[in-house]
Amino acid sequence: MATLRRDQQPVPVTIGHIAAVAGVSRSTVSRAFSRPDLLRPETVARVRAAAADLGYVLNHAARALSTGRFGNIAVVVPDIANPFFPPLVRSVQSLADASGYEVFLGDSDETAEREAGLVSRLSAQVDGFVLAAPRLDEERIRELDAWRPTVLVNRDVDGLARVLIEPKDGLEQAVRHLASLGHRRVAYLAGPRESWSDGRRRQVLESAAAASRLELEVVELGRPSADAGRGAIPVVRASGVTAVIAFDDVVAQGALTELAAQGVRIPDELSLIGCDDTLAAGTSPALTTISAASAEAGRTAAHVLLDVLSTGRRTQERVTIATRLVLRATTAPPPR
Amino acid sequence: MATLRRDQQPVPVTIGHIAAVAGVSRSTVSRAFSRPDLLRPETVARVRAAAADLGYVLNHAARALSTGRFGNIAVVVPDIANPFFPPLVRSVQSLADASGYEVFLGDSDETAEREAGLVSRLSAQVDGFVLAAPRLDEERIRELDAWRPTVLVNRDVDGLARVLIEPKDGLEQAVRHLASLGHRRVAYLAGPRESWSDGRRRQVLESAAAASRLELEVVELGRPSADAGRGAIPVVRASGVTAVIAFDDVVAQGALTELAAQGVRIPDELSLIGCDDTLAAGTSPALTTISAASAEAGRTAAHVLLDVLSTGRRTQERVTIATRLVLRATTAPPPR
DNA sequence: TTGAAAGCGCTAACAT
DNA sequence: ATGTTAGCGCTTTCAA
Repeated sequence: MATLRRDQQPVPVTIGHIAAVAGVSRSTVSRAFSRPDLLRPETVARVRAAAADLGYVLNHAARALSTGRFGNIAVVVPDIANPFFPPLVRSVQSLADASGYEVFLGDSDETAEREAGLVSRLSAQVDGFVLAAPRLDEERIRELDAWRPTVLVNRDVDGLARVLIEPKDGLEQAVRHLASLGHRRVAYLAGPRESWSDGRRRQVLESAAAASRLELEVVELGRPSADAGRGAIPVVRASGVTAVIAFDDVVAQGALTELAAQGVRIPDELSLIGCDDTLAAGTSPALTTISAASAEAGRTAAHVLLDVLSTGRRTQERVTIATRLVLRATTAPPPR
Repeated sequence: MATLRRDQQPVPVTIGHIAAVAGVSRSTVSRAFSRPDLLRPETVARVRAAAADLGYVLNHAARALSTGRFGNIAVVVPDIANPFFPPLVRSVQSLADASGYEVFLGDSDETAEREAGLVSRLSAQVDGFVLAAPRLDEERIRELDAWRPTVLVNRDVDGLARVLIEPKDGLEQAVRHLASLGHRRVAYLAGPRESWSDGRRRQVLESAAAASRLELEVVELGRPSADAGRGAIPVVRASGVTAVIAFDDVVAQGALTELAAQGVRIPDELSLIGCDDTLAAGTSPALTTISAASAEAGRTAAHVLLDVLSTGRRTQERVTIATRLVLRATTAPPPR
C-alpha cells in the first residue's frame, strides 16, 4: 500500500517524501515519472528506487487537479446482470488497465434518467466514456461527447465514434432458414424501444420477412428478462405463429423454460431462435441463436477510446461487427 | 453537462463562476452544497439556482484533494464474466449510487498479482473497498483494510468485515441426498485454491462425506470455467464415481455439455450437482444446485461499507448467508 | 539537468 | 451568516 507507517497510523506517501529520501526537489520527483527523458538516468533511478521503497502510489486526484486529466474512464451499461455486458466490460477493463487507466462502472438500470445522472457525475472524474447500448437521447449523447470523448457500442449516432454489432446477416440467415423449413408466421419478442439493437432488429426482420414472404408478429416486451420471455408465451401461442425470434438469449431462455413447463415440445411444436449467443449452448435443447461478439465490441470500443485519449485526435469511426446464424437444436419444420 | 459554452469550447463550471453569478463568495457556494444548514435558506436557493443554471458538476478530484475523501468506492472481482459476480456488482453499484458514491470496477483475472496492482492503484482514489472472493494473501488484505475500509465477500479474514455465503447447509443436504439415493462414490470438481469458497466447500464436503460414509474424489481444476468442466469429464469417468458435485454452475454446465456430447445420460448414468444457482434453471436437464445469493451478498457488503464510511465506525462483523440444496433434474439413483 | 514558485478547484479553520 | 486565507499533491512554466 501507499503508506508510511508512522506510529500506528498509515500515512500517504507523497512526492515530498520521495524528494526528501532521494535528496532532490519535488519537481524532479514528478518529472522522474512523467518526463524521465528530461532527467539524468541516474537521477531517475534514484527517485524510482526511493518511490518503490516507500510504496509510493500516484495520487490521481491531485494530478487531475493540475492537468485536467484523470487517468480514469467509465463504462456504462443498462444492466450488468444481463450476460451480454460482462464480457464487454471485461474487455474494456482489461485494455484500460494495460494503458494505465482505472475504470468506473455505471449501471443505468435500463433507464435514461439514471444514465443521465451517472454520466453527468462521472464526467467530473473521467477522461472518456464507453457507453454500451445507451438509452440516452441523441442530443445528450452529443453534449457528452463534446465534453468528454465518448465511444458508443450498439448505438448509431452520426459523428460519434461507435461500434455496432450489425444483426443483419445473422437475422437474414435466420429468417431464410425458417422460411426454408416451411414456416410462414413468425413472432419477434421485441426488446426495449430505446435500444438501437432492438430498432435495428425490427427493421432487418421486417424487410427479411417481407423478402421471404413471412408474416411477422411483433410482441412488445419492455425490459428484456427471462420473466418477460416467460410472460410472452401466452400471447405467442394465441397468435398461432410457428416460430419465434427473441430479442436476446435471456428472453429466449425464459420462453424456453415456460414452454417446457407447458409441455410444448421444442422444436417440434415451435421453433425458437435467440440473439447474442450468451447462454445458448447451455440451454436445453441448445438454443439456435445469432452470434454477437460482445467481448470484441468492448475491445474495439476501448481501443478506439484509448487511442483518442492518447493522441488527442477525435474519430467518427463507425465500426461494424458482423453476425451469423448459429444453428443448434431449437429449429425444425413447423408442425402440420 | 457541466459546461459553459464560451466560443466553441466547453469549459468547466467552477464554484468561482457560481460565486460571481450569485454574488457571494466561493466558500458560500461550497457551503451551499456541503453544509446548507449554515446558510440562509434564501442564499442557498440563489446559489443552487445559479449552479443548476450553469450546469455545475462538482469536481470530485478537487474536493478529494482537500478533504481526503473521494466519494468513490471500488468493487473488485476475480472475473466479471463469471455469472456469480454481476448480480453482486449490480447491488453494490446500486446502493453506492443511492449514497452518492461512484464505483470503480476491478477485474483481477483470477490472479493475486493483478489484484494487488488494482487495489493499490485504486486505493489512491477510493474511500473503501468491496473485495469479492479476493485471491490476495491475508497480510495484504489486512494492510489494505488499515489503509481503506474494506469489506470482504467470501473470504474469512479475522478482524475484517466480511460476508460469507456459507455452503455448509446446502452441501450437507446435497451429500445426504446423494447418499440416500444410494451413491457411494462422489467426485468434487474443485475450484481455485486461493478461493475461500473452494476451501470451505472441500472442508464441508469431506466431513459430510465421512458422515454419510461416502468416498470423496477431489478433481483439481484451477480456473473455474465451462472448459475446465468439460476437461474434467475423462478423469471423472475413469474414476468410476456415480455422482459429481461441481465447484460452481459454470463448471457443472461445461461438464453437462461434454457428458451430453459423449452420449452419457444425465441423471440416469451420472448424477450432477452444481453450486451458486447462476445458470442452473437454464441448463438441460435443469441442474440441481446449491443456492447462493450473490446479489444479497453484494447488498450486505455495500451496506456495511457505506455504513463504515458514513459513521467512521469500523466493524468486524462476520455476516453469514445460508445456502440450501435446490433440487432439479440432474440427480437420480446410481446405475446398477 | 534541476529547483522555485504558482496554481488547478475545493474545503476548512478563522475572522468578521 | 458570510468572507478571507491557506493548503491538499501534483504539474508546469520560468529561472538558474
